Amino acid sequence: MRVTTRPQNAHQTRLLELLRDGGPRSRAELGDLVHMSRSKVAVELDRLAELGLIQNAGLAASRGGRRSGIVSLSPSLRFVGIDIGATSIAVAVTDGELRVLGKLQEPCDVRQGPDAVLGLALTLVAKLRDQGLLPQIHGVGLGVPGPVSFREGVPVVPPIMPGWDRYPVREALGRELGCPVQVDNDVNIMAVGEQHAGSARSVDDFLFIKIGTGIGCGIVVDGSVYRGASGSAGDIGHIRVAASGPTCACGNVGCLEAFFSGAALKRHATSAARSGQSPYLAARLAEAGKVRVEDVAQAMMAGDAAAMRLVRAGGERVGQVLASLVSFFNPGLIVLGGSVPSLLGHPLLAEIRSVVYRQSLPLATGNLPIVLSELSDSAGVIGATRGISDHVFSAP
Amino acid sequence: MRVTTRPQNAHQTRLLELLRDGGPRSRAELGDLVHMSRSKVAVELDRLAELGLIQNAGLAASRGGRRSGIVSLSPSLRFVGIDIGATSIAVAVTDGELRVLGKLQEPCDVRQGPDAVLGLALTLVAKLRDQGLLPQIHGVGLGVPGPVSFREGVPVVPPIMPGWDRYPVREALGRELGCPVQVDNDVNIMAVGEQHAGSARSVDDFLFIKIGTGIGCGIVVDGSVYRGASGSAGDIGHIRVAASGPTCACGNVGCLEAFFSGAALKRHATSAARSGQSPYLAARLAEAGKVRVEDVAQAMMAGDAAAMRLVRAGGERVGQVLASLVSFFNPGLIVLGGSVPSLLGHPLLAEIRSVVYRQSLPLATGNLPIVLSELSDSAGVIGATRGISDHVFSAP
DNA sequence: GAAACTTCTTCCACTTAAAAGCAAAAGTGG
DNA sequence: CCACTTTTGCTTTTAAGTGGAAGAAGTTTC
Repeated sequence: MRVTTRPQNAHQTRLLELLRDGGPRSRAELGDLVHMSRSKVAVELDRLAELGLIQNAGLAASRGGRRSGIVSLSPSLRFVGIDIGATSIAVAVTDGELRVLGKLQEPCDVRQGPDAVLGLALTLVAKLRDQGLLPQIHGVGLGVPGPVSFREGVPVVPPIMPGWDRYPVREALGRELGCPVQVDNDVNIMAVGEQHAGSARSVDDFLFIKIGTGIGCGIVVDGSVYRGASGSAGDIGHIRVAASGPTCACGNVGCLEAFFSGAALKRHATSAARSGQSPYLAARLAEAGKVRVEDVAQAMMAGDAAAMRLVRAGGERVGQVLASLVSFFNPGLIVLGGSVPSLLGHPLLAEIRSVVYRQSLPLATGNLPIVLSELSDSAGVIGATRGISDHVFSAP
Repeated sequence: MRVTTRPQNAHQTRLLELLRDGGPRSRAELGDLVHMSRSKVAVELDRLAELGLIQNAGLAASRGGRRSGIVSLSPSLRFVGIDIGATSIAVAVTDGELRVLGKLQEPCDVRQGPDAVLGLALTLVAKLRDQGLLPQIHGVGLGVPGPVSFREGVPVVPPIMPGWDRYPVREALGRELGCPVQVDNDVNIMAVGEQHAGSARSVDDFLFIKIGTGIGCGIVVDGSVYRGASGSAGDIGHIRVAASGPTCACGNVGCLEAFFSGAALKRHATSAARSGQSPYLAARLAEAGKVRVEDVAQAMMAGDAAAMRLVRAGGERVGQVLASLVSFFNPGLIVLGGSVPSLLGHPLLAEIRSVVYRQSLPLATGNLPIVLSELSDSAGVIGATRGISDHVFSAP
């Protein structure tokens, strides 16, 4: 049963957004917030109730007179967020207020191609449905690790996603699940997640830096994601930071991503283990046959000098690029997310901060917080549902 | 006599903008363009005529029936654009359609402070008034070479403008001239100028790079200027492009501006002349006692290898920074303006293009024109009038 | 040169959206 | 139980805008 209940005008959109972001509210309060006459609010709320999007939910505490009726989003509203990373996939279900009701996460190589990966996504959705979490689906948001034509809902020449180029992701998923689907870049949806429920609440212009397998950046201008002329804005992993260096997957040399990212860090850590620079990492390598980012974090905590050097050097590279971006973009906030910052934490943050604050002009850095993601690995799925809910709550 | 005739609603704004950007039009055509019923268009046009902002201007050619009445912006509308650069000032008068009716330009050191510089600006305005070009002033747009709090109309900690910090420029000029005044960064107004009447017509997301005494960048997102969280967005002159190098005015080393800008180029050219690397430039130095950017351009034309090397090296530095910005921002167009590109022209452009196209990803560069400014030294004043006309044509 | 057809403008009745006002209902505190 | 508040549904008023009719002004056809 396809659900096609969308509001009919901007007022209704505004009311729905208030209920989504602020939770249930009294009718009187809503009237004050949207600057509409109470009669009008009542009319619009009635229509939304008819559409099944909201419902009455008891009475508010008295403000000295008659108690006001509380309205809330319909408790049966469900959004699905799917975050496809380079090496993992996460699927979450939220209610109308975008609270996560259930979440499944699995390793998954995006290079298996769209059929296999989207098939796995559908399997995970089915599992959540079996748990009784999905009486119906009002919308699905999906992030993929590469550039996307947002309008068409298809990936475009994604470097690390062979077989996905122009694959009709939105159409395929929409047909399969019978609901609106929105496809975006994975970094963009993480930025939206932080904006909705994380470190970037109430900031209109900010950058979200994801350091995972690769490096990417979500750009939020005036409260909404900036995608650029061809949908590839924020692709900072391939900014050149040195005249020479390892050859990157993109064919150039000196790319930021080749110096510091999950993949690069593992490589550097492995060679530090092999060369004997780091006894701690060498032990780990001997134990498990490989070195993970977690191992570098623990080595650092244990006081391993080589691990500390790796993190410092990487933080400096990232800091240099961020300093440039700060001069150019003058953001009001920078949020660091993805697996690497979430594992390495404050030592990495400190190094990045020190470089940015030193290299950019005081006017741009004077009031520039640089913080870690608050949502860590939920940012993507939450942002994805936020994106599709914006769509579903807007008038056609 | 203060003129306070602004439209009363968004429809009127839209009509005024159409008349400004498309010239006089028939009433019927306007009706089609704004998607309003003809009756409504007639009502709004009547009100605008009452306000003195538009007037009837004869009849259009017949489209097969009764001839439609043409309306045009009032021919007595006047906007003033003032472009204060680091070392020069330009003042222009335009009519309502932003055609330049008269322009005056003078050398002027911004470091003389606001009283002297704004005094000179007022003198130039008075001269234009004496020429009969200014029956009245409906608005003034002004650009200054430093960061500006757009909302307040004051410069904020501008590095090269001692004495201007938080000087109430908008208030002072508004009092003096009795009309609305808008204060912005000089690079931003040039970007707006190119967008209105130059290379960037009909492009919504682009970068305008100014290389003059310093280097700056105007950022246009979705058709309007992006200023950043504290008004300093686009300050790319102090992006670090090398680990070492000359100390910049900002206190750091390795700034782009210290490697390539009008000032840096003159310095490098002078030393090339002194060291005997360039006989051509040495001759000029001997003649005039100094080397100008024009001399470098001519040396290059004359086949002087040292001059060519200077331009190549500079182009490469700028290209490297632009390549980073292209990866990050994915613009639909880059426009190069300011005195240096306008003098050095295509050889510089070619070098910059080659670096950008080589270093950025194909998706971002695939459809990315990099072009020279079409307006050269008028971009600033035209953009300034465009900015203030947007304000004057909007409802209060 | 008159008739037939187009197109443009103005006027006016009609629809619709939204605000404003009113009175009943529901609640509080003394 | 009563005076006072607050909420809410209902009605009235106001404003904005649409669409059609009719007349004005041109063009084309015969």
